[in-house]
Amino acid sequence: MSKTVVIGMSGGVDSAVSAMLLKEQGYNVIALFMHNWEEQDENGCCTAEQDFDDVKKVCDVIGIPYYSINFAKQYQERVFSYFLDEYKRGRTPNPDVLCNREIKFGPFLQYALTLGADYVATGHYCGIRHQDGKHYLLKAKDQTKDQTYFLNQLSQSQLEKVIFPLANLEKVEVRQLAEKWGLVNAKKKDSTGICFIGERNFRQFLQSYIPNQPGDVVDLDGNKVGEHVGLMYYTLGQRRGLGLGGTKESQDRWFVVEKDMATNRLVVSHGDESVLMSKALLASSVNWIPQQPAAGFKCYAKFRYRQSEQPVSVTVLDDGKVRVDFDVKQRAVTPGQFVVFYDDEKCLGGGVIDEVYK
RNA sequence: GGCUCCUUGGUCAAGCGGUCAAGACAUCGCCCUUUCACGGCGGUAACAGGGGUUCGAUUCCCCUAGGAGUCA
Repeated sequence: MSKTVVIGMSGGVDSAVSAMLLKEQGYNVIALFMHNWEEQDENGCCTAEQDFDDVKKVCDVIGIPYYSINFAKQYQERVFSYFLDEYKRGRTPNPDVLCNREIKFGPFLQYALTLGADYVATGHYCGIRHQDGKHYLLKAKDQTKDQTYFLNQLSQSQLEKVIFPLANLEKVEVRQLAEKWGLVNAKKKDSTGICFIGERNFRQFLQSYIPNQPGDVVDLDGNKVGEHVGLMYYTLGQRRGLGLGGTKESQDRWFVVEKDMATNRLVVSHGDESVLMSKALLASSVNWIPQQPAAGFKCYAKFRYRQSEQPVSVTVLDDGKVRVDFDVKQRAVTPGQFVVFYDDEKCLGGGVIDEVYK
């Protein structure tokens, strides 16, 4: 009696190949497509429909049934509202981390179980090891595509029934397999932008949800050097979109150094990036995988997806929050983003950055 | 008011009779990327205006505007 796996299919190559791999491994595979965002994209197209179309084609080739489910309401309540709230507070959230915890491994997982799933799979590039009743989240073989960062908030119960078919495959191999199997999305471009929402002109997008509040842009000495369209459009370390050019003093790039919500001022630095460096941070909403290692320990950490791991010292505080001290000062560590911990191949979990210490 | 010096792309800033008029920052596009960013690679874009001198003027001279210094 083969086990049943419900796989989250997005319409992209990764989940398509994952489904085929599961099928080859003898599982009874069921595809489930999620539709979590009602709006059309900037070109007036409903990309979700096109994606579901690809899912249908792929599933027909593989020979598995497919279904579609709409979690737009849950997405709105549990991810998007948080996203907007964080921006209103002047922070820089990572909605996709929440999307995994609150949607893909939330309602989606629950729904899959009602379909009779023994396991749930996704096309994430990461590994998992179920051992002695514990569930370890592991980095993908393809280090350049590793997506454990986005899964740092998953609990043990969420990871319990998960399978990640792409754990030991390189992206190029995945595309080759898709090609070989004749899957229509073999050459489909990787999707980017916020998950389920897609690539957007970020300012325009945010502006339609949060009214902009223009204010002054000031340099490190407090001199006004320009005007900004609204603090929420900027994140620490950002340089594009400032519109500031060279001066007699310097022809270097300008960077956002601070968002002063109280005075609605954007503080920028001209060339000097030392002011962006920090030595430690305080994080909350900390999740440990599979459990908290110790009250204090050394490991590696990332402060933003797509950054290299950095050696750090972690101290778990009484209230469950965590203080992280960096061996080497880090640039533009930003409140709202997640710190994610790593120990060799294991992802130890992570938390939301609340404060940063210079 | 007299004398002197400035005026180059959005912002800085090279040039010093013959250049497709540098470069940086900004901006735009592409790449990277399931967040926002960073980053990489390209593109668009200028000689304040008008007269001369010269085979040839951004470069020399003279006016007209705008700025700096200086002398009563």
